[in-house]
Amino acid sequence: MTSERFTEVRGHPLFKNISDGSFEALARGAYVQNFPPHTELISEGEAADFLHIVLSGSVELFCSWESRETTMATVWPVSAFILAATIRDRPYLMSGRTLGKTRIMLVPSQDVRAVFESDSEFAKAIVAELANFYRASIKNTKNLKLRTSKERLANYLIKCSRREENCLVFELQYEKRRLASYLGMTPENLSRSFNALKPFGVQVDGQKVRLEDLEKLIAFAKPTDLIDGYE
Amino acid sequence: MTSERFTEVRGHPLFKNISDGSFEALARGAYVQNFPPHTELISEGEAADFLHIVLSGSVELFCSWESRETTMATVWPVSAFILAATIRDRPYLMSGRTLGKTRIMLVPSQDVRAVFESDSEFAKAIVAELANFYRASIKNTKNLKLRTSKERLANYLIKCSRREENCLVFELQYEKRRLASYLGMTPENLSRSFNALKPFGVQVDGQKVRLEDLEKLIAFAKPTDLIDGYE
DNA sequence: GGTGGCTCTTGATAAACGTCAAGCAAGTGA
DNA sequence: TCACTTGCTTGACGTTTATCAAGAGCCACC
Repeated sequence: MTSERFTEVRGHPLFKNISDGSFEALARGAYVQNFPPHTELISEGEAADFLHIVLSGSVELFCSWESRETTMATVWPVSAFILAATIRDRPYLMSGRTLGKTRIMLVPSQDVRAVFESDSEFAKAIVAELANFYRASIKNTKNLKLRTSKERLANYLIKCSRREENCLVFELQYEKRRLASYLGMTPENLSRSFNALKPFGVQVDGQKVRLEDLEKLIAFAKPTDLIDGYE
Repeated sequence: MTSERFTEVRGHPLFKNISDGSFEALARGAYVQNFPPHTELISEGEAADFLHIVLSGSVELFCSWESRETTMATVWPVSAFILAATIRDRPYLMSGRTLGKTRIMLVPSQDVRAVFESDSEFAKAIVAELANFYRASIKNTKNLKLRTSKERLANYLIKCSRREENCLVFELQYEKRRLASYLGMTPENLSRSFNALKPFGVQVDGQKVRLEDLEKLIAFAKPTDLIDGYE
């Protein structure tokens, strides 16, 4: 029975409240594929033929222009990406590549748009998802325009700590060069920024980070929910 | 008859396809207000009590952090702003102030959410609107992260020209200091950037801009729909 | 017809950030 | 085990951008 396929995504906000019929309509044309590390899944400018959902592994969304490249986001399970392009039937604005070995569920865009038309619960879920994405993007812009690179790094580290219940020791989730690009700086500058945060109790060894004086770091970084809060 | 009120917004994408009943439900609690120039309409962090729609004049959306401030966007008639906060019932992420004398239609957020629940055409229109906002925000991030300030200015000027059917003479729509902030630089740097674009045929006198060699400017700016296109 | 306030511009200087080059450490595979 | 690769770091240097200060032009308002 088809409705028992893809149970791992059934709990995702996009699908939680939709009817079994709608879910099956989406599942019918969908399939799961395994990708090796560093595989480019989509390229900016292409037509948005499939909605992508990361089941395991992770995907880096990045953009290029004139031989420059920047990391826009990293997508972890279970999350959909390029929803906006899919629903509007527009070309991708970002490219995506796998980081590690990654399982992706691919749902044909026309099916997504069809169910979106017929199932108002699905439409509502998409509104919530898009509004969250939009707000996250606005926060990202604020972060970029209002803060220096040191401040962005400091706030990023605090965010990492918050995510793990204020744990003061944690591992960076991906390579420093990618982190640098995500934060809008060069790897060299990230390295120097880590050094510049030593007076605020930031200790780095490889991927491992220790925040020895969170108070002091917060006093420097001045995080706010209006930039650093989760949506 | 209430449905004859607010006819000026009936053609807006958000309301074009909704039922008369839905429109009246929105119109019932809505009202129009006139604001003088430089009036702060909303402040970031506040609860999103009303959906705002600019009927005439214009509104600057801006953000602040630690005594720094940056312009995020300018809203022209007829457009809604802070839709995402309204629909998600979250605090505003941006502040808004009138530029000139401005007429605003205010729709109680709870009414927007109620009609959103009951009218699937309205929900669909909101999806389209949010997806466009999101994609515009992604483009803005790409612009900021991938380009220098000179390149951003050059592409902005080309965009202005495009908007007026490739007219080579046009007026800047708002003060240079606001433009500078929007483009992510200081007024001083904007002034110098204009000078730096002289070799590409950019002539500025007050608010008036002349592009004397569009080819050359385009060759420098390298615009692309994936950053500079309208949604 | 000033006078104050504002924006814009320009110059000098400083800070932030990027680029280039070299070297180190860890991991990989023959 | 030994190259070989890859990512990270550091130093030197250059570019980009911000800051501070001063002055010019413009407009509104007495």
